[in-house]
Amino acid sequence: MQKIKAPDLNLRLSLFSGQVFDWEHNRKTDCYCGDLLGDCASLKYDSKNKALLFEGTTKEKVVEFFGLDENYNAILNSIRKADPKLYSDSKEYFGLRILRQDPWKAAVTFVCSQNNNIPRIRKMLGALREKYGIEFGDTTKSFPTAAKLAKTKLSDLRKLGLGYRAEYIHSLSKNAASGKLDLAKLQKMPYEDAFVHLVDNQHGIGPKVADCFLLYGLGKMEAFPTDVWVRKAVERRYGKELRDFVECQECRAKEVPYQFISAFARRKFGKHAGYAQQFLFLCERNLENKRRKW
DNA sequence: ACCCAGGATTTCA
DNA sequence: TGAAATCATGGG
Repeated sequence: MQKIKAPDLNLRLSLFSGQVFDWEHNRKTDCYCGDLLGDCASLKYDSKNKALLFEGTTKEKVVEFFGLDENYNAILNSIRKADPKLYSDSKEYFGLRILRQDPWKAAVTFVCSQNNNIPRIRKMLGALREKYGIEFGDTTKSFPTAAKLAKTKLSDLRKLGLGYRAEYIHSLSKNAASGKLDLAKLQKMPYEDAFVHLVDNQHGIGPKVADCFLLYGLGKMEAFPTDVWVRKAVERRYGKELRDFVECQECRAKEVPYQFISAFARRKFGKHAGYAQQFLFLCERNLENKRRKW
């Protein structure tokens, strides 16, 4: 196996924190196997030397996927300035990385994630892979391309247990194939513009899914995906601050609308809102249930 | 049988 | 506009 220095990486957390849903952990060897930017990779963390061992992929892709070229401590320090309490609460999650995933796969992944639970998200993505992917490991297959899914009939997609998300994935792949969904162009767009385009033009992509896609798939680190857990965390930790912010916007809704929460978070955490979100998410879920089987 | 799920869309007041 | 119903399916 090849080796790369990674002193501030927690492999298990990064792979099992609700960002990707197609990695396996081998308890006997403590190896993690999964799709790393299109490669069938095997990873293992050497905690004695604080190094990441890898095979089946390249050093460049490993660095890209885990964002190892980022200054991790600078991110944490930035969060500490914005909220010292969150910083100290997040210490047990040191080494968590926001993954830079394949854009197309991330889009499909988070469309699948809506109103869904993690075991079934894994199952659905596995079914897509198994049925329409290409062999690339001993037993696993690659994630199907947009072109492949665009050629697939909706009625066939429906057989995979995707539920009502089947038609979302169908239209998404058609759009990706035709250019109505231009991933490369989105990547170059500012966060706000890309967000609006996704929510307005892509059926099945609402604010939360758009932010997940922008954060995990397009590397827009200021995205702040707000699900029920993050919403709870924000209201519990920043209740008054948030209400003041919302009042300024002359908002009359009973529940703080999505855009206000994420705008609030971006004002507070700036370009590291995405990281803040991931820590908030883990802290809040940990409060509810110490044991999650991810 | 029941409730819920890292929501989004449609419908209704 | 803003709230409520609806969506398809399996995990717990």
